Amino acid sequence: MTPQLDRTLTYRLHQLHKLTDADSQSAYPEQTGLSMSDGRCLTTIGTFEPLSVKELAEKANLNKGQASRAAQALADQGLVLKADHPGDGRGVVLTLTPPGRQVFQRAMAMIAQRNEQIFGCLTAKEQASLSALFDRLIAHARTR
Amino acid sequence: MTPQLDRTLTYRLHQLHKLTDADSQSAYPEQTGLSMSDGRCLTTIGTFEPLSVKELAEKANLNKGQASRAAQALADQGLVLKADHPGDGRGVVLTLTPPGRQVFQRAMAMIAQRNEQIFGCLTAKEQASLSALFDRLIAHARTR
DNA sequence: CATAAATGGTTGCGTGCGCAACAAAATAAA
DNA sequence: TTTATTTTGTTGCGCACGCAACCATTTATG
Repeated sequence: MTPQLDRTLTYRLHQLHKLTDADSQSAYPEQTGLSMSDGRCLTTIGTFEPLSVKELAEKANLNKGQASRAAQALADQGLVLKADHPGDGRGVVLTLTPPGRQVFQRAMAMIAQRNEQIFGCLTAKEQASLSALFDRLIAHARTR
Repeated sequence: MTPQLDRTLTYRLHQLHKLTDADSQSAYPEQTGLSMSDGRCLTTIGTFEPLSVKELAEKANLNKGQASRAAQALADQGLVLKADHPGDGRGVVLTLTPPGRQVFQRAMAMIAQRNEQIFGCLTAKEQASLSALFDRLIAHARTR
């Protein structure tokens, strides 16, 4: 039996993502001076540093080509330090520079604010259960 | 206070969407012969027909440029009928053709299957509560 | 040791997407 | 009626993204 399209969870997941992403697209440049993808890479590096390009790609949900370019762009702006990996001539080690850390703070504040704008309409309990569901869905999606 | 990035709901919403979208990108062509965006437009028309281009854009979460091109592509393939709106020389009326309806059936079966693959790891009760939360979040996001 | 396979990162290319300018038609205003 | 404004759909353009080919280095294999 096929459900109505607009009652499927996939349809509404897509819908919710589109709605929220569109706003983020403008919020990132306004608050941080970075594009959304560069901004997401910066916050990912700040959260998980030190990071390789490959790890950055995984954590920030993009392919390594994009991760490589974003890392380069952030390094060019002096926000990220791209150092040679000691002991592996191929690898790089990505960390935030002091200026990068400042932008990181602003970006995280913005994310917290957007998080509140989007999910603040739910009670704390509802947010917690949504959080738990997300974790399980992500873990499940990763295993395929 | 700024939460850890990977504990924010926005981060995980984005993550979940990316994970599921990547699979859909291949599932649509395989099961329906259509690109993901064309396929989504077809199912949207099938669900809500008759539809104008503008309504299609709203329901399928894309801009009107994209909606216009997708409608044209589907019409070229004989899956969608693009008729003049009676009484308004600008508007068009989008409906499925009989062949379009067949592809619609296959696409909806595929969507139901993907819905199960992704959300099947949750109990029926959990799915229902996630569903309710999505509805509220979408309604809230629309009002900004 | 030599050579093959695998890994990490960069770059080029095609495509999909959003935005904004545009044309056509309907509606409002004067 | 004429003109201005709004609405509907189409089209052009630039950018970001994903994919795949590629180079360099490391690890595995004969």
